[in-house]
Amino acid sequence: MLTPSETKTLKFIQKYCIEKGCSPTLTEIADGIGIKSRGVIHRYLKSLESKKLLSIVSNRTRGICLNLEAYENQSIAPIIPLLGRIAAGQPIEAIEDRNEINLADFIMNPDRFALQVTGESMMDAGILDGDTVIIKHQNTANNGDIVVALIDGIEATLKRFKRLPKEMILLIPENKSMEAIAYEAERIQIQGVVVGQLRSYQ
Amino acid sequence: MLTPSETKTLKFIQKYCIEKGCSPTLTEIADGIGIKSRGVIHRYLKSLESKKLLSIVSNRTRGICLNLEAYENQSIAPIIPLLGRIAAGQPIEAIEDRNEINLADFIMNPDRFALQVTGESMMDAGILDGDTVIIKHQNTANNGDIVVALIDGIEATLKRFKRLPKEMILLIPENKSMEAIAYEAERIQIQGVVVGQLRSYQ
DNA sequence: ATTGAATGTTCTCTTTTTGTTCTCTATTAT
DNA sequence: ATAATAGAGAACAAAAAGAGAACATTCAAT
Repeated sequence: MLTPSETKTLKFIQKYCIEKGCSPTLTEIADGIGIKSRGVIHRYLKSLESKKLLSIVSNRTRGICLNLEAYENQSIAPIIPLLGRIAAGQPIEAIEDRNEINLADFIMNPDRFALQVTGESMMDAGILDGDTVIIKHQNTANNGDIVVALIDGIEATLKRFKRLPKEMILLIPENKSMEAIAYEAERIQIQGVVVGQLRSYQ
Repeated sequence: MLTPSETKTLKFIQKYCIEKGCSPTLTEIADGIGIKSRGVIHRYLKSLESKKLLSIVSNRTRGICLNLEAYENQSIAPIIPLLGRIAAGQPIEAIEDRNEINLADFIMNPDRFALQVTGESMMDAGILDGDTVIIKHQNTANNGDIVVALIDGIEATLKRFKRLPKEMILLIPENKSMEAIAYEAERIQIQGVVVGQLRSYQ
């Protein structure tokens, strides 16, 4: 089990390796996690090495080799490091305020459930065939929400929601080749709104 | 049978372990459940240990080890119900095969990290500005993979990868208004491949 | 090849934090 | 009245965190 300092050290190294393409020096780690002594960092590294999370090539500058496979049984937290932003044509930009993303915060809540999407009707909103959407169970929606709507009690679809005058509701597919359809409000039952979306490329 | 205070203590420890990946100190527990004395917490821990709900490594900071049974009655695992496919023309309630989606399996793995995407270069692949992508750290890629590539050691970008003849590599943006660019292989360093993507609508 | 700076390594030392064991008080239920 | 539960807080030893000095090795520039 890792101490907070060890965790901090390990995450800094991981982040540094990604951004710079090589491992950091002790001084850089010290600066990065706010410590003034290289000796302290060296002690942390030795401890991490004894826990098989990395290996150290003796006396070699930047001689740290991460062993990320061993990280698996160390942490049960649904947390992965958030390294920064990536953009077309720009170096990875560091984010200061949030260094990790907690999946639990992201979508876990009692009133949430997941649905697997089939079809291309929300393609232009970046929701593709095969994606999973996280739905918050509720009966109302605001204009612009992507909702799971039940039409006439039998047909469930994923569409963008818009309330029209005269008790009408417009369900808008996000796909240029499809048409929005307006319904009388009493025919539409909101089952929930999309609060998250995820996709696996594996 | 647990007293209310013991229950409160145990739940705090469970939650802490899940979120932080290591067990809390006595002071942290005390703060967490609104008590000012570490001695009180220690007494609760001793009682919980005698009830086989956890074990304590003596004199070691963060030396609390939860028993597995203590986890079972507690559904804090990163699991949300997966109800089924949408757009299948069925009401949600009618879908029977209640599977579960475990976020840990989905994207949590040792060598993963997250990046926040800026820009529209992968828009047509359903990766939008502001999305988070999950990257598996590796140095190689297959044709068709979406990769984080470092160009000339300084410029990191997210592009689809294709190997060309004569040691050339093509990096393809998924955006109709942008052009693919070919580079000499030695200029490109693969930092990882995209294995997941997620988006929050909150 | 030589030299100087930077880096890794090993120490000792100090301070802070933590676990542990006490005693004391208050409240509640039997 | 007694026992069980709850809490505060003091005291102490051990662990952890950190600073910094000293030295050997490596690296990079001349």
